[in-house]
Parts: sequence; C-alpha cells; structure tokens
Amino acid sequence: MVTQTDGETSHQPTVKEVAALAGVSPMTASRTIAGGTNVRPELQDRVLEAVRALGYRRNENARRMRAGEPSGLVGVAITNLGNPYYGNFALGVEEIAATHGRRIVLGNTAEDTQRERRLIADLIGRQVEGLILVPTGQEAAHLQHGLGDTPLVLASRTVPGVDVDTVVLDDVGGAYRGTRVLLDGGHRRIAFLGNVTSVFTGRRRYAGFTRALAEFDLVPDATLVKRDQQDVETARRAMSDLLDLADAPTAIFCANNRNTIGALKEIGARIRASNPASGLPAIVSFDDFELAEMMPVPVTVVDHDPRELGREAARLLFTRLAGDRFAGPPRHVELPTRIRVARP
Amino acid sequence: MVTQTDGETSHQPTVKEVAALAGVSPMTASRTIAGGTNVRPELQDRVLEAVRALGYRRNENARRMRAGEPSGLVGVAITNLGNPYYGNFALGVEEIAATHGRRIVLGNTAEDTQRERRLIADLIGRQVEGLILVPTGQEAAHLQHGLGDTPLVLASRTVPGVDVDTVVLDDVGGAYRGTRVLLDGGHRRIAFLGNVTSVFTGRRRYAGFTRALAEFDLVPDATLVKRDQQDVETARRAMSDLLDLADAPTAIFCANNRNTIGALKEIGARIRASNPASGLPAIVSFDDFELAEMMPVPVTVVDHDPRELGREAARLLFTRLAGDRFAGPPRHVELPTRIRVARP
DNA sequence: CTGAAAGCGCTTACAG
DNA sequence: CTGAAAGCGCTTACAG
Repeated sequence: MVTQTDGETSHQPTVKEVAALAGVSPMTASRTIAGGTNVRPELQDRVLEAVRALGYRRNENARRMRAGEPSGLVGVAITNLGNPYYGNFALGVEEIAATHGRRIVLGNTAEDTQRERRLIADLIGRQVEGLILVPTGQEAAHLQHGLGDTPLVLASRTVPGVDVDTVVLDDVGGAYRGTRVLLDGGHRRIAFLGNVTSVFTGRRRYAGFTRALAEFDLVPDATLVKRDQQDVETARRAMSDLLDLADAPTAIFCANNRNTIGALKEIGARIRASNPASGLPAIVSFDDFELAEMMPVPVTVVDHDPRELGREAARLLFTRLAGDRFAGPPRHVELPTRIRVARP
Repeated sequence: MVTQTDGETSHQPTVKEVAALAGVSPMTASRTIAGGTNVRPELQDRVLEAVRALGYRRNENARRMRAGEPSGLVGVAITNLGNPYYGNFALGVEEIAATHGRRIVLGNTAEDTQRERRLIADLIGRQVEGLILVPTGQEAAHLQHGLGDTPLVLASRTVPGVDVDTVVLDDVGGAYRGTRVLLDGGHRRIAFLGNVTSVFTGRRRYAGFTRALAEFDLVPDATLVKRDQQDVETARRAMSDLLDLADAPTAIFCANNRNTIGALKEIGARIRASNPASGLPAIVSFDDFELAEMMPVPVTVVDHDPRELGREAARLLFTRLAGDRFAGPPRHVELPTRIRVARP
C-alpha cells in the first residue's frame, strides 16, 4: 500500500547519492544503472540496493545531453484534441514513432495561431527531433524561421510559402466524387455547408464541389452556399435557413463532420416536430461519423483514414531524419478517400 | 519561402557559438537571450543578430537543469487516444495545466499494462512534475514503487492498494438512476451490456444496475447479462443474441459508449431488414453520444463531462504540487452524472 | 556592465 | 574492474 503521506521531503535522488549510499564512485553507480557491464557483481548488488532504497530514477534529459543523443521525442501539434479524428491521427503518428523507438509529445493548438507559435517554440526548446503539425492558419512566419534544423511535416493542411514534406487528403477528388453521387442521383439544387474559406481543406473541398457541378453545367447558387460554420450549432442553424428557403435544396454537401452533424440534427428536429418543411434532403458527408446508417435520410460518406494520415506523416518525418535531413526536395503525399453510401 | 533543401548540416547551435559569432562571452549571450538585463544595448544587438543568423534556440532542458527549475511538464497517460472521451479529458487537464504555466505530455497506453509501465517510467525519466493516469488494469506494483516523489493522480478508475488522489465518476449512482428510469417506465426484463469485470467502471456500473433492480425485488437474469464486449462489433453481436431470445428483454442498460453504439447498430440493422424480432427495446446509455436524439428507439443517456474529469484531476495534482506534496491524506473526488432522456 | 569559474545530473574518454 | 577528470548546454554566484 503506497500513500502520499509518508513525510519524505520532495527531492529526486541523483547518481551521486546512490553512489554515496552504495559506497562506490558515481561512475560505478552509473555503469550499474546503465546495465552493469564491467562492474563486479557484488558492487552491482550494492548499487541496485541503493537505487531501490532511494527510489532513484535516472534523469533522461541529463543522460541524453551528455551522451550527445537526440531526445527520442517527436512533437505533434493538432488543432483539436477533443476531435476523435485528430486523436486517431495522433495514434497513427505514435504507431510509426514507436517502431523507431520514439515517443510523441502531443500539444493542442485549439485552432489558435498564437498558441501554435508558442507550442512549436516550446517543443523545439525541449529538443524534439522533428515536428508534425496540423497547421491552424495560413501564417507562415513562425514556420519559416525558428524551426532551426528540426524537420517539419505538415499534415491535413498546407501553408503557402512553407515548402516542407506534407501529407494531405484528396480533398478535391473526394468532394468531387461525393457531389457526383448527388448529381448522378438526379439532384440539381445542391447546397454546400462548409467551414471558413481560410481553412485549406475548406477551400479544396469547395473546389471539388464546384468542379462536379460544372460537369453538369451548373454553378453554385450563392443562396445555397454556407461557409462559415465551425461547430455543430452554427451548422444546424445554417441548415435550418436552407430548409426554410422557398426553393429549398434537395441535397446537401457537408464539407466536414461538424457540418454533417449539425445538418442532421436539424433534420431530426423537424421530423420530431412533424414539420419536414418540404421533402428531406439527401446528405453527403465529407468525413465519416458513427451511426451514419441510422439516419432518416440517405447519407453518402466521403470516408478516409485519419490514422493512416498520421502514419504517413510520421513516415515522411522519419525518412527525413534517417537520411541527410536536408537532402532531396520536399515530398507531397495525397491520401485517397472512399465513397460509402450509408443507406441506399 | 523556406525549403528543406538548403544543404545546411544538421546541428542545433549553442550559446557558445552565438557568443563567438557576436564576439562576446557566453554569459553576455546568455543574459541577452534571457531578456537582456545588465547588457549594453550595442552588445545585445550583436548577440540577437547572431541568434538570428544561426537560428539559435535555447535548450530548455539544459536551462532548467542548471537553474534547478522543474520541467514545467505534467505527464498524462490515457487508455485510448482515439476515444473522444479521453481526448476531452486531456483537454481538461491541459486547460488547468495552462493556468499553472505547465504543458502536458500525453501518452497512450492502449489498455496495455506493459505499455503503461514503460510510459510511466519514461515520463518520470523525463522529469514530469506530476502524473495523471487513467489506469489500465488492477496491477499496482509499478505504481507503488518507482514513482519516487512524483505525485500521481488516478482518474476515472482506481487501483486497489494505490491510495493516491483520485477522481472518478459516480458510476454506481449514475447506473442506478439510469436503470431506475427503465424500471419506473414499467420495464422488468432489462439486459446489461458492459465491459469486462476487471475494469473498475464496469464493476461499479453493474453494481448500480443491480441495486436499482433490487429495489423492485429483481435480480439480474444471467441470460440477459453480457459483460465481455470491449468494442462496437462484439457489442452488436451480444445485442443480436439478446434480441433473438425467446423471451427477449424490453430494455437494455448499456454500460458504456461502445456497447451503446453496438446495440443501436444491431437495432438499425433489424429495422432495415424489416425484422424487428419482437418489439424494439428501450436503451439506457452510460456515456453520451452524438445524434442520440436521432435513434429509432427511446434513449436515456447517463451523461457526464470528461473535460471536467480532466480539470478535476489536474486540480488535485496542482494542489499536491503547491503544498508539501506529501502533506494531507489522499483525496477522493466523485463527479456527478446527469440523466438526459434523448427522445421521450 | 562583463566574464571566468563552477555546477545542474549524467556519461565519455582516459588512466590506472 | 574502478574512478578522477572533463564536458553536454546552460546559468548561478562571484569577482571585477
């Protein structure tokens, strides 16, 4: 039974103290702790006993500094820890990092460039060997300068002027094919629910949307394009406005998970109020979500694998770290998306 | 435009190199970098210019070591990064840590005691000031020894024999009240879908379930109790077995999010197959989930706030760190749950 | 205002 | 096999 009331003073013991207690030199203690090569078994026993008695834990930072070894850490900065998409992204990074004996240090930027800047500075200061970033915005200054020789990989989004290794989704192609499902199904009044234009993926998905429309000689109807929703509640309200239009859309392209959920919640509310305005629209959702097949309207999902995105970002980083880290031009990987009709 | 092809050699510059380039002593460089007190402006300019030229970044590990300062890091170990519940938990920890000027280092144990052990050792070795852990199992050995003087807080689950600060949910009360909703609604054949008995929360929620039944002079029917599902697919199959019973349950208590989703997916599959066996059961879900109100059966949610769980864990830790860290007995906090009927 | 010396905790390289 | 010396990158404390 361990308790936190044993009255010991707060202090992490050092090799010196271990050595003193064992009656050996710090070097003998250090050698024993490192694995015990070239130390008499008898002395090893005494050292290990002292380690136990003092609760000694080697200071990894000090060790790596003297040994000239890298930190063994990879920094990962994501925009929203509470979003399972980025959680799985981080899992993918961790998976590959583990195979290289590295641990990840994870930070959350909360879509705030200021926080991103501070986080990166801190991670670099703590000697991460490389940095994987889902960038918050389009500001490049803090990414161009101050990273020193620490390799940077951008994931999911790019930043203009920052020409480093990147892995993104096939946003344009995915949005195009998702929209085509609606067009091929006969829909012509198709609305777009997306997030702010400043976000890389938002712009790309809108581009895929318009490309599909163009093939049917259509251009987006401004009254059907809503591009400012960052969360579920604003998405729900945007959806409500669309459904209240005299000439309401027959289908909705939702450019991300948050917009999909908001749109569906509004549909649900109207069903429960027995007030489905006009007929209920079909939905395309860029991003998968759980229980898609339980929805009262047909949902087409533009699916992709966040974990693979993380894996690929890590692979790019470790390739960089393995070779001459400035050799070769930056590589740009685009991962595919899959169309899945949740409820035909 | 920054590229990774500029041919520089890989090497983080040091104060010494900055000082040499600026033509001053390392101390003058150090003082300037630290903020510039007691350094002639002219020298400061030269140092800062050298910093820019070399892309110098202070080694935070080295600085803190010499200065005798703590690392400024709090270790957080969760069981599943891909679960938004724990992502939000980590956000809560981060929120409080930020107000104390600390950063979190997040690790994932993947419900694996071996990984938990290694992760903790590593975090301690990297000098975290404290550790917040969602423990994987019931093994206590690595938690009793080897943490040294680093305070530990257990969150969501406890470990027998490890008597440290803890914050858990009111699992028993929440499960009790959720089950009461079903009983008060007239249900008498109520099934239990939960996870393995070895998990703390699983046991507690089952206890709340049986307590509610007892008030109606009922005992759990063994054929209606399924307690081995760790993921959605196994939960779905367990649900299928229940619905296929000759005397199928009229209501299901789902002890966690994964079991709820699995149960609902099976219900959805049967509706789509126009084969709702007998009537569809009511659902109680311990853990909230998105779009609960869109389900084709009544869903009662035993809701709680993972972020607040994280905040509270961090508060316990910082209280410990602020005072004499071994003063006072361990504190045990239990956070409330709220009953929410998603669709009456 | 400036810098040479010493040391944070650890280990490499060198001498026994 | 063992240890005194030196140094990783940085800063405190001490002398000018």
